[in-house]
This record gives sequence, structure tokens and C-alpha cells, in this order.
Amino acid sequence: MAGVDRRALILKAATQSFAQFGYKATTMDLVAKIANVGKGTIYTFFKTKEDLFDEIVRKALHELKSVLDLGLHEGDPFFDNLFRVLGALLEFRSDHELFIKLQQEVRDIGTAKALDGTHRLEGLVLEYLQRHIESGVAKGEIKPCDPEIVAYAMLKMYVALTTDWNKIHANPLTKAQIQDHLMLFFADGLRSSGEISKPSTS
Amino acid sequence: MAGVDRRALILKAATQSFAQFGYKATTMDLVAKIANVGKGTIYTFFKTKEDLFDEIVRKALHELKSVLDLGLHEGDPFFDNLFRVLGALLEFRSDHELFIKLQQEVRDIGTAKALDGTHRLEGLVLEYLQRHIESGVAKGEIKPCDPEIVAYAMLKMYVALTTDWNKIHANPLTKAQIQDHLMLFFADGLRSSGEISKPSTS
Amino acid sequence: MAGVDRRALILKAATQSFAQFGYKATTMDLVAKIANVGKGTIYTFFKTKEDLFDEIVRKALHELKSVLDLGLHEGDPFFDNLFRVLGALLEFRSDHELFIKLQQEVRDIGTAKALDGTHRLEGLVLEYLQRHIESGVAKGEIKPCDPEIVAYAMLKMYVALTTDWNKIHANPLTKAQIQDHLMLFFADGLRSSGEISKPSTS
Amino acid sequence: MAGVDRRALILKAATQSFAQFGYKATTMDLVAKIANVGKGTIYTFFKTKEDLFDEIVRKALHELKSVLDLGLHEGDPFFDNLFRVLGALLEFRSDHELFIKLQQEVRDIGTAKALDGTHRLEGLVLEYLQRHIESGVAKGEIKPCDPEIVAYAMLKMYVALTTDWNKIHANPLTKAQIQDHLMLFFADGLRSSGEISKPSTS
DNA sequence: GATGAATGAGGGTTCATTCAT
DNA sequence: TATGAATGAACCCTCATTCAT
Repeated sequence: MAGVDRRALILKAATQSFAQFGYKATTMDLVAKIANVGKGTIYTFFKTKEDLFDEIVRKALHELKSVLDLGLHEGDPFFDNLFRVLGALLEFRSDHELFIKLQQEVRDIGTAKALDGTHRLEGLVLEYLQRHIESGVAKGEIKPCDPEIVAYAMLKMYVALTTDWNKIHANPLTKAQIQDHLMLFFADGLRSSGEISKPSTS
Repeated sequence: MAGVDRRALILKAATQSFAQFGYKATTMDLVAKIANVGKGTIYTFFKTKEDLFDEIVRKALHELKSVLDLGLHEGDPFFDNLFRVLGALLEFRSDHELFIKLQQEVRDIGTAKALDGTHRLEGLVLEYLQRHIESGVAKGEIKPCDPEIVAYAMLKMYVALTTDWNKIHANPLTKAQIQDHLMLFFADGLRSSGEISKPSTS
Repeated sequence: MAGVDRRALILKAATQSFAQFGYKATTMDLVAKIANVGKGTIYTFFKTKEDLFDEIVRKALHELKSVLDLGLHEGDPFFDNLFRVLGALLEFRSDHELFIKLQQEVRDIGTAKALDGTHRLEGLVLEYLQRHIESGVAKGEIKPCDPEIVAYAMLKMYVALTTDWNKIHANPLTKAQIQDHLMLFFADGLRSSGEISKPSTS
Repeated sequence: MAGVDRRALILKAATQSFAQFGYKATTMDLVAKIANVGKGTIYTFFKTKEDLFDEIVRKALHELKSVLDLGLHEGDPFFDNLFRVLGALLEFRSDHELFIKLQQEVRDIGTAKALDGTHRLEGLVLEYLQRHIESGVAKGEIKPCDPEIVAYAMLKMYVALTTDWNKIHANPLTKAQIQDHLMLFFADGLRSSGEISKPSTS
């Protein structure tokens, strides 16, 4: 028991529990048990349950920002950049899968502060995506569209395939499956060539 | 007060509260107050809080099934059917918006049973979509793809644009905006014509 | 169990426990056990522990006021009035001994609000006494003196003989003993007649 | 840091905190911080918090005994002795104000042992006073009276004027004010000369 | 049948005490 | 020996559920 970093142990346990059971259903007793630590120990590092939660969100925010900053290369083609960043997010996910899950697990907390945390997480990615899409439209790489809506759709689709999917399926999608489908929806569309491009008016 | 259907009153109140505050934050006291009945009365109709919740999911499931059955016309083109059904879901949503919200409000329940309820709701739609996609692929209307993944993506995208979006934006998207973007992603893709179809190998 | 007034039961139990053990050492579990009531029941009547405490102070304040109002007869001699009121307070004590004890049991509560409550209790009596002493001085019934200090001394002496004494002695003082000694200190003094009235300068 | 007496440091810090915040509100963390030692260090000198408290009471008891022994001069007049001792207590108080405050701060401790400590402190002074009063009665300097009750009244009055008063007033009473009032109550009484000495029978 | 007062298990938090360093 | 991180019992409070009316 000598070299264990109890703070990290607790953060990991809490992250796992928040992701798996949500905020309310995560009890400090449970976190303590998962971390194999006394309940009181948690309070040596975090003032309240909310504090513990905030810290997790903050850490995720920070790592996310790094990933995004590293992934966007100004001069590269739109889809190159998109998939490089999404790929990086995927790595981020495999390291810290639970952080991403948090995004959806947080809802009924009530405190504006905690909710803000989650929204900031989402907001950060949306901002990056939106800027990237605007730039893609400006360069003529993608069709004119509402960048805010498309950014939102991209994020949600990404989360759906990387995280939500695992809630109802035992086997996660492979990195290739995820990239192929994102490409399918956001680059090419499903429609077979040769089809008419508008549904007949009903 | 003679002829009021107390059971319906309670179901309506609980639905509203579950949708607005989530499962945990909905107290039986609150449901009783909204329904304007005694707290004990709830227990004459529903054995537990979970029972009450299950009943709401079950009812939603039933109505959903009707919507789907009515919307799918075997002979019509793929995208005709898709948008007719999604449009119908939109109507279903405006009538029972709260039911759909439930899908995300249920997360931290913990009890496998309650989660099952939500998954059944989701599963029903997925099943319909998957069958529809398989049929579309078979008829050559859409590209060959994994119907399960695509169905899942469609549902999530639909929920994202109709429901999730409203959590961070004051104004909901219009029905037209929703349909246009679904079409954009699932029919045509974002890429401008004239572009190369694969990202450069990294 | 039919006709019991649970609110009164709880108030009585809490009063007893606050008086005996003090604010902090009184646990809601203890109050519940003394009152023979479920812990949750307390919270049906009182929002918090502090609320419960406040209610007790408030009730004491009210009864105290009645006693004082009834005991002071404007025209009567000073010591008649003094002993009538003190006698009445003694009755008040035998009915509600615990309320008076509260005055000293409240100290380390911390919340300004709760402390106010106790100070109000003390302040009410002090106010009455001070007015009465001023009137006694004005009529020449007692020597000129600082009414505020004398009022404070009277109250503390009264509480010392009626309440504090019992903390270290098994048998309370009799009503006669209390009155005799109050008379001794506040009317006549201890000094034997024939003595010189000032201590020799040291 | 070599030559500091850690035990004394801790005793001083604890005394200050007990006096200022009371027994319950004094945490071992706080004592450690005030004493500028590690929390564990306290436990090398004192087995428990109660032990620490007891030691403080014992020390106060000892100093008190010295004060009393020095103040009583067998041959002097009663009131000379009384005021010399009370005066000395006042000095004792200005040196160790906190010890005296302790007397009232200890109330909600609950443990019979700790309460005993306080009672011993009180008992010591009472014993001295009682002996002195008995002697005064024997010499005819003061009226026959119950020495135990009078001693108790004197102590309480003394504490009331020196300590309790400060809790509700910004300015402490001066030494002269305290002595004058003690004389007023215990020597001469409040009643104007020329008054009848018994209240009219009610 | 309808009610809501009563309940107690379980939640977050504090703090006296221990013990590995 | 001195330390303070770690601990868990015990605190106050919430709320799903029961049951006498």
C-alpha cells in the first residue's frame, strides 16, 4: 500500500461510478469501496461530492482541449482534420472512456455550477467543430450549411457511436467502423448513386 | 370529484415530473401534489415508484408502436417512408414530448429492470428502423451498410435534433430544419461535389 | 396510541434533552427515542434541529411574558411585586423547569439566530426587572443604583438558586429558601447590624 | 525549534480554544494548528481530548488554590478577606481569563468525567467561601445563614458580574463596579433605610 | 377506497483517533 | 519522536413505503 496515490485512486473510482451509475446514484460509500479507501479519505482531497464531480469534469475539459489543439492542422483538408481529431478523441476515449460518458450522465444535478461544467465540456468541442465547419464551407470543401447545427449533429453522432452504443451492446464498435460510418453520414450520404435526390412530395 | 380517473391523473402527473426532473428527483410527494391526490392513493394503483415508472414506459411503448405501424408503407420509396415515420414521431413528440425526454432522463436509476424499460422503448424503434434499412439496401435504394449501426445512428441523430438540442438552445429547431439536416446526413452527405471521396492517407 | 399529540411529545422530549445534555449533545435520534417516535416524525413537525430548538425558545418566551405581565401590579410596594413575580417564575419553573435551564444550555450553537433566541429570553426578563427597579428607585423604596446591573444580578441570582444549584445538589432548594435568600441579598444584606459599613482600606 | 516545550504549547492552545469556542467546537485539528504542532503530537502527551481537557481543569484548580491560600488572612475582618480574595480572583482572571470562562463553556460535554472536572473547580472555591462564611457567622460579623447557599450565591454572582456580563455587553464592568455591587448585595442590601423589612402578606 | 402521518434505511459530512513513515 | 494521511462511527436530514383512520 506504500506507493498508491489515493487521490488518483479516488478520482478513478468516482469517474467510473459517475459514468456507470450517474451522479445521484453514486454514493460516497460506493466510491470509497471501489477505491478501496475509507469514506473519510475522500474528504481529505475533495470538500464535497460536488467538488469531486467538478474536478472530474475539469480534468476531462483540460485533456479534451489538448486533444483538440493538437489535432487541428490549419492547412489540411477538411476531412483530414475532422478524422484526425475524431481519431484523437477516440484515443482519448480509450484512455479515459468514462470521462466522455459523463457528458450524458450529468443531468439531474440541479446545481447550475455542476451543469455548467458539463455544458462547458460540450461547448468546447462544439466551438471547435463549428469553427472547423465554417472554415470548410468557406474553402468550398463542404456544402453550405448551418455550422452550429452540423457541429451539434457531429458531436452527438460521435458520442452515440463511441459511447452510447456500448450501453446496449456488449462489443464496442471498432475504430474503423466508427470512422467509416461518420464518413458515410457526413461525407457521402447513404443514398445510392443513380437515385433521385429528393423524396417525392407526399 | 366523482368521475375523475385517479389512475390517469397520477400517470399524467408522474410523466410530467419524470420528464421534467428525472427519476430520482421525482418524489412521490411531488407526484401526489401535481396529481392532486393523496400520496397513499398512488400506492393503490402502483405497487412501487418503479412500477409507476414502468407503466409510463409501457404506455409510451404502445403509442410508439402505433405510430410506427401507421407510418411504414411497404411499397413507398425508402426516404419517403423514413421521413413519413420520422415526421410522425415528431407529431408523437409534440403530443407526448415528455415520453421521449424520458429516454435520457433515465440513467441513474440503477435497477436493471427500469433501465430495461427504457431500452425496450429504444429497441422498438431500432428494430423498425433496422428492418426498414435492410429493405432499402435490398431494393438498392441505399448503399450496402450495417443496418444495426445505421439504425442506431438515425435514432440518435433524430433525438439529438428534436430533444437534446433544446437543452442548450432556447429555440427548438423547426420541423423543416430537422428534416433537411436528416436528409443532409443520411441521404446526400456534406461533401461538395467535385471533391475527392477519400481523405488522404495519413 | 390514538389520542397522543406527537408534536407535543416531541417538544417535551426535545426540551428535556436540550436542558439535560445541551444543544450539540442532543441528537435527533435521542429525541426520537425519548418521545417514542420515529426519527422522521420529528421532521414532519420541524424543518431542522435548529427549528425545533427555536420553537422551544419561542414557547418559553411566550409563557414567560404571561407570567411577568400577570405578576406586576403597578401600585404595590417594590418587594411585594418582586417576590410575587419571582414566586410566579418559580411556579413557571416547576411546570416547565427545563425551559429555564435552556438559558444556560445555549451557548455553542454558533448560529446567530439561535443565540438571539436565548438572548431574547434573557432580555425580556431583564427589561422587566430593570423597569421595575427604576420605578423602585424613583419611589424611594430602594437605594439609588445602576438598574441594569442590579437587574442582571437579580436574574443570575435567581437562576443560580433555582436551576444551577440543582446541577450539583440532589435536593432543590425550597421555595421558602429561595425567597429568604433573595430577600437576604437584595433587601437587607448579610452584614450584622453594629458593623461598620465599609471594609477597612487595605 | 529545539527547546520549545511542546506540552505547554498544546496546553496553552487548547485552553484558548476551549475558552473561545467551547469543548465540542474545539477540534483537535484546531488545537494542533494554534499550537503549531502536528495533530499526532497532541496524542503523545494526552491520551484523549477529554484527557487534555481534564489536564487544563486540573491546572486551573491548582492555580486557583494558590490564589485562595494567599488571599485569606485568618485574623482580618470578614469583608476585608472577602474582597481581598475576590480581588485576587479578578487578577487570576485577567491572567487566566480563559480558565474561568471554561466553567461555563463546559456544559454539553455529557461525559460525567469531564463534568466532574468543572465541578471540582467550582467546588474548590465553594469550599473556601463556605469555610470563610462559617467563620464570619461564628465571629458575629455576618448574620446567621446557610453557609453553603450563601457561598454558592456569592460565587455565581461573582461569575455573573465578571464573565457572564461580558457576553451581552461590549464593555466589561470595572473592578470598582464589581466590588461595589457585591458589597451592595452581600453587605448592605438594596432596601432604603426607613422601609419595613418584610413584604406585606399577600 | 382514499388519505397523509409515521417511519427508518440510507444519503453526505465531520472529526477524534490511529499508525505508517 | 513527531507527523498528518487515513479511518469509520455518528451526526443531521430525505424520502419511498406503510397503515390506522
